[in-house]
Order: sequence, then C-alpha cells, then structure tokens
Amino acid sequence: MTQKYAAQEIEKTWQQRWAADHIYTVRRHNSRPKFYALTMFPYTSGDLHIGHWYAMAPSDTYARFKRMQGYNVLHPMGFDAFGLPAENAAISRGIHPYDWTMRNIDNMRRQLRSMGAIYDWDREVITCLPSYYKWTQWFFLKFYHAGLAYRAKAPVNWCPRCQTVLANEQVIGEGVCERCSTPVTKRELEQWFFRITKYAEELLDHSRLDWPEHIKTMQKNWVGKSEGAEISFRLEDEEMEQKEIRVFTTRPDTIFGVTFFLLAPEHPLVSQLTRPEHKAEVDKYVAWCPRQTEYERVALGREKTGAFLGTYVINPVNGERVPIWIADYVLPTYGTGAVMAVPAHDERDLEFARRFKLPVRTVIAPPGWMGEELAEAYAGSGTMVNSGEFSGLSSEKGYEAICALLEEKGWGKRTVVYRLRDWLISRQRYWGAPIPIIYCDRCGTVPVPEEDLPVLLPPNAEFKPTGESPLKYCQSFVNTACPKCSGPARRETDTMDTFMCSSWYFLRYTSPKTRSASFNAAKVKYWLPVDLYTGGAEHAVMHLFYARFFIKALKDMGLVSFNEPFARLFNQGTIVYRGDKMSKSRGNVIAPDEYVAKLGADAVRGYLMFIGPWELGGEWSDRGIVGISRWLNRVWSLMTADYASRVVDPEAEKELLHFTHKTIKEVTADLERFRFNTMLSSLMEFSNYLSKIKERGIVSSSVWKEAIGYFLRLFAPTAPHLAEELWKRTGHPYSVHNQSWPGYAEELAREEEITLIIQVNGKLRDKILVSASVSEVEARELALGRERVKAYISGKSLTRVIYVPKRVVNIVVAS
RNA sequence: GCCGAAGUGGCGGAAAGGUAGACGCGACAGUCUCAAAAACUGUUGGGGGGCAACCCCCGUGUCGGUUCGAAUCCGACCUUCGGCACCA
Repeated sequence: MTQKYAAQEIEKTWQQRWAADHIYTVRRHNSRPKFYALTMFPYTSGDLHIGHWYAMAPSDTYARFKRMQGYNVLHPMGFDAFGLPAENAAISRGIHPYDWTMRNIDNMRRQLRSMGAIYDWDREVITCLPSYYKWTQWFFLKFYHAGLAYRAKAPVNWCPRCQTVLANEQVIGEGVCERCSTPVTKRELEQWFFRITKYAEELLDHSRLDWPEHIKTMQKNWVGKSEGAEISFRLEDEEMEQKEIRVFTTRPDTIFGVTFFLLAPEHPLVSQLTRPEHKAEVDKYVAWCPRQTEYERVALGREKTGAFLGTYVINPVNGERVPIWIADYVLPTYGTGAVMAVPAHDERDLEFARRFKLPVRTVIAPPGWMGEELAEAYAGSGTMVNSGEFSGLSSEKGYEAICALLEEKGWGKRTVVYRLRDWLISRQRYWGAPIPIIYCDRCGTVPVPEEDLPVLLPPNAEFKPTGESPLKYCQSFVNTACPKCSGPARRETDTMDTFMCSSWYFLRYTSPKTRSASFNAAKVKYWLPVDLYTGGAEHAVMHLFYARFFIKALKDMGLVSFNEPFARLFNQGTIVYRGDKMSKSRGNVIAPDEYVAKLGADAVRGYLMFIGPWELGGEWSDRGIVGISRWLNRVWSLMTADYASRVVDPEAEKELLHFTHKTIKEVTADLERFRFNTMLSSLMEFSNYLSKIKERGIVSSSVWKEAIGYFLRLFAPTAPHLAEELWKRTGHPYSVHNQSWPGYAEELAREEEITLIIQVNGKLRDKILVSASVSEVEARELALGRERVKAYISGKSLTRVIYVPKRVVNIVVAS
C-alpha cells in the first residue's frame, strides 16, 4: 500500500529546503546566457486573489523552463506600494498608509511564497520605502534638469462640498462625488508635467519589439498621429488685441466648405470674443461643460450642444465671414482647441449644423454626385467642387494645392499633431513620492539638491476627509529653507503619479540594495533589457508607454545604453468569476489560500494554466480545479507504486520512446508560445499512456524508469513541489530543478504511420492508414482505388486531384 | 463614441486553410462496497438509417463572399469583454 499524496506537507517541506539551500538565489553567471523574465509587480491592495496567481504562476513556470534550458534567469518580485487606496484606508479606518501598506505586503509575500515560485526574495523592491523613492525623486530631478519637466495649469476634478481633488475613479455615475454625490466640477491648478510628447515619434517605433500586434496598435492610437495643416483665420473685429485664431485640420482640401467656426469652451479667447448680448448664454454653457467626461463630449450621435459668440472670423481662401461658436466636442487638449467646421464632410460638424440650422456646403463630390444635398457627411475622397479655382481637382491634389497656397501666402503650414498629451505627474495626495521642488519668493522654483534626497513624507500628517493633500496642512513639511539663498521657502506639496515608481522598478531589481545610486550601471548593463515582460492587458497603454518613455529619456541622458525596456511582451487575459472581473465590491473574489490549503499550490497553478490560452483569461471554476487535482493524484500513484515488468515487448518499448520524444517536442513548443493548456494536455496524454504501459508491464524496468524521468523533468516547471518529491521517490538525486531540459530527436518524435484523409469534392469519404513516407503518386493511386471512393466518382468526370502531403487527397469530380 | 480583443458540445476548451470537438469537467452505465464516497472501466454534438461491423445528413454568433476544401481568410452585422490619460 502506498502513501497518499499529501500536497500541503510536500509543498511546505520543499519550500523550506529550497530556501535553506538558496537554490533560487540569482548571481551573475558568465558561462550561461542571461534571461530576465519579469512579471508586473502587484499593487499592495491587501490580499492576492486568484487573478494575481493567474499572472504569476504561468510566468514562474516559463521562468523555470528557461532556467532548465540553461539560462541564468532573473525572475524577481516586488510591490507597487504607493497609491490612493492606502490613503482611503487611512481616512476611513484611521490607519496610517505606511502601516496599512506594510501589513498588506507581509500578507501578500506570505501568499506569494506559498506558490513555490523561483523569486529571489533578497531582491525584493518596495516602492514606498525611502530607500526606493529617494531614487524616484532623483529621476524627477534628472528629468527636470534635462528640460523634460515643466509646470503648467491643468484642470482637476473638484468636489465643491468636500473641498477636495478627486481622482477619476472617485467621480461616479453622471459625474458626482463618490462620497457626497455633489456634482463634480473642474478646477485649474499649477501642476507638473513630463514632456512625453517630445518622444511621440520615437514611441511610435515598435519595429525592434517582439510585442503583440494589438498592443502596438493601441499604443499607436494612443499617440494618435495626424498629418494636416495649421491654418490662421483672421478675426473680423480688427479692434481686438488678438488678430487671428489658428485651427488644425486634416482636410485642408475642404476649406471652401467651412460654414462655421468652433472653439473649445475652455479656449482662452472665448470671453473676449463674446458679444454682450450673447454673454449670458455663453457663460451658462461654459459653466455646464466641465461636468461632461471627455468621451461623453466627443461621442458621435449624441445631441450636439453649443453657443454662438456673436463674432466672426474671415476664411482666408474666399474672404467669407464665418460665425464663431463654442461646442463641447472640441477638446482644448487636441490640436489648437479650435476647429474649422465643414458640415458636409464631417459627421459631428453635420450634426451640429443641423441642430443649429447652420448652412451645409458640399465641396468634395462623392463618385456619381449630381449636385443633390448629401444625406450624410461624406468624409471620403472625391472631386473638389464649389471651391473657386480649385474646383475640378481631386481631393488629394487639392490637399497639396491648398497647402501650397497657404504656405505661399503665410496663412498656414503643413503640420503634424498628436493626440498624445504631456504626462501629468502631479497628484494632490499624501501617499506618493513627494516632488523634490522648493518654491522661494526670491529664487523662484528651486530643485532640491541631490544630496538632500530623499524628501521624506512626514509621518505625522493628518488624514481628514475634507481638505486637500494632508501635506498641504503639515507645516513641518511645507516650511523649509531655500537651498539657494537659505531664506524661508515652501515645499511642493504634490506627490508623483505612481506610474513614476513603476517606470523604473525593473532597473532596481538588478541591484536592489545599492545605496549610492538608483541602480548599479554594470548590473543593469548585464541584465537589461527585460527579455520577457508579462502582465495584464489593462497596462497595454499607460504603464508600458510611460516606462518606454522613461527609458528613452534615460538613454538620451546617458544613464542607460538601451532605448527599449521590454524586448518581448506578453499580456495575459483576465480571470473572471461568475462572468465578472473579480473585485471586492462585486463580492466575487476567489482567494487562492483556501485552495492551496485544500488541494495544494501545484493544483492551483496547474488549473490556472489548464483553464485556456493564457492571453484569453477565463472563468474560475471550482469543478475545473478538481480535474487537475485528480490528475496530480493519478501521477502520484503512477510514480510511487512499484512498476512490475512482465512480458517485455520490444515494439512497445520502441513506441514508448516515440511517445516520450513526441511529448518533449510538444511540451517544449507549447511552453515557448505560452500554450500552457495544451502543454498540460500533452502531459496528461503522456501520463495516461504511461498508466496503460504500467498496467500491462510490457516494457523493462530500466525503460520505465527512463520514461518517468523524462516525464518528471517536463512536469517540474508546472508542478515544482510534486515533481521534486516524485523525483526523489523514484531514486533521483536532488534537485529536479537543477536538471537540464530534455531535448528530443526529430526522427523519434515523428509519426511513422499517418491517417490519410480521402475527400471527394471536399467532403470526407474515406481514411487510409499509410506509411509517413508515402509518395504523392502512391497516395493518389490508393485513394482512387478505394471502393468507397469509386462509388462516389463512378459516372462522373475527374476534374483534378489535390494532394496535401501527409494529410489529404481531395478528388474533384464534375457531375 | 473611439481604440483593442473574443464568440466552437451541458461546461472550460482543442484543431499549420485539410478527420471539428484533443485534454479535462459534468452526465449516464458498470466494477468494487452492506451502502455511500473515493478510485477504476466504458459511453457521451444533433438528427436519421441498419440485426450488425457501420452508413447518411446537419452542425464552430448571424448573413454574404473567396477556395477543390473555411471554426480558421475577406465584407457587413449582432453579442460579450478590456482600455480611453488622477484605480493600478
């Protein structure tokens, strides 16, 4: 009688042994190629849920696989520890954000250890510790000195009742405060920006990156490059200080179709351009607009709103007077915040024109146009009409001709605009890295000298539900001396966006304990760039984009020698439960701990990998995991109960060898492309096959032992604890994780016999088992000679025969 | 609204443009048991035919198209999910 598989005991024992032996401690290794396998570090929300395991278990399996393949693997773990939830906890529960965060980290670290990953905990990075954020601040100074940081006014969400700045997340429903349901307004504050737009062109270049196409596309769309022209429209009122307003358009060829002119409600010239008789209406509209979210504003099909200012601009090409309106669908952040409206050829302009009874003039004739009024806006190309001397040109030629005219007359020029906006890094909160800037009445804006870093968060700040950042009311923090003149000065009280912390953490893992620098340059040179970065698709744009910008800027400052941080990227999908993404508020969070306690970490790891393709995510199922658990139990019995060889069949031994090599080939290929689900299917088929062999005892003991040795090595990255235990029990020396990954021989992995499919007119009609070396001529003859085939083709004329080597013979006949 | 994905048995899913449903779950039947659980063995897309070995038809969200052949490629539509700049 054999012992039962006791997952918990086995897992605990081996985790302790691995830790005691430091088998996963990472060092520089010159004889092995390096492989930096990075998983996005978790936010310190409190508990790891099964979604975290879904991100981390397969990536650990992959890292283990690369390790067995002979790479020197760095697969570190840390915590993204600054952010809003810690501050909310402070306000609602009276616990300091630091204590809340560190308590969460202790719990999460314990959970992560229970997974049995190869993380080298000596390299842990925690972004909220002064030893880390000192360097986040140092990077801010580098960006500042490189001219990449600047201060400007920008709107924030503001709750008039709470008197506080709100994150987008805290604005709920139809734009109300989550705490008091008061409608949220916008307020302009001086804030810090990073000049990411300077890198717009470079960030569009993904040519050297092995990233999923759809992520590259999303980033390209995020940059939103548009080519067009900037055109000046002269103001009719010549008394004004301002003489003209510039617009950006991608369609200068439609300029003769301009029938009105639009400004964003936030445009600085709105009040000057408003006639007294329109003031009341305009003011009302401008006050209403900030309640809309940006994507409500630009939505197509939504009833258009706006107000007429009572003033006009002059169209440079035909001298026409064009009325100036404001409309919320014109965004102040894109282009120049002003639009020449061409209702005939832009859907939203047409909706606006119809709503306010403004004229529509067709200037690009669609193919076959007979001069009738267009039913809908025509945005395609065509022939220019109603366009003065340009009429008759194609819109493409017209584009060039009009640009040439604008440039010749000085009315405008060809230009490129980006949807990308500069990165606003200021947050009016406590729990973040303080921005290392001091404001002095005499010296102005003064950066904190490097030697004075870190600017520490004051531990005694008060967390009140009203008011702004607690830092603002912390006198001991705010009041300081100017580093230049030593006179009284005030500290910047905003902290940095947490995306700053996560834009460089992967550098810190290489030298986490370095005190004299943000990172050890030689180690970064050795390990970076990251060879494989995995994480949630929700980071497709922002985090991945900011980190790329960060590294490109560091490259230009001479701090690193590469310009892309992540050579290969893989985004796993989302794990859902009862049809929804897991969240505390929905109450559908699956905690891994209870499953680890009941079935073991290897079962949880295995089930998460078996659920489906990693990039697609999937539905957690209590039923599904028992399937994996049962399989682990079967593997246990298969390997622990003695094998008894009875009648040795050389054919069976040969076939087992073939099956083994076929499995090595499949498992290796599936791991390379992150198909953990089909990798597990292959391993299951192999163990099922081994069970049958064992039942019949038809191979010798040594052949048997060799086969299970192969199985365990293939199994080790997926179920590290069970594989280790069985490796020991089957008489192998410690440790399976220091074994090398098995190779396979192509001629052994290959099938000797194949099933050839016989089709008639593409329909399956017969199958024949043939040697894999069958020739085309033989295959055709065999197919045409089959009785079943003859029945389908008799009396019909043979049109052609299609042969797909080793797969199909398709006989095409005409009736 | 814009951008990006995904739709295949009762369920999770598998299929280089070439046998649709591997592997697993569930269900059903059986073995073991006083019984149950566990474990093991077998069956399992729908419809029809045959005593039977088997055979035929229909089937991959919907409608079209390309192809000798489409789950896979193309077009339109429907549904679900992710992102949209202060959640991280």
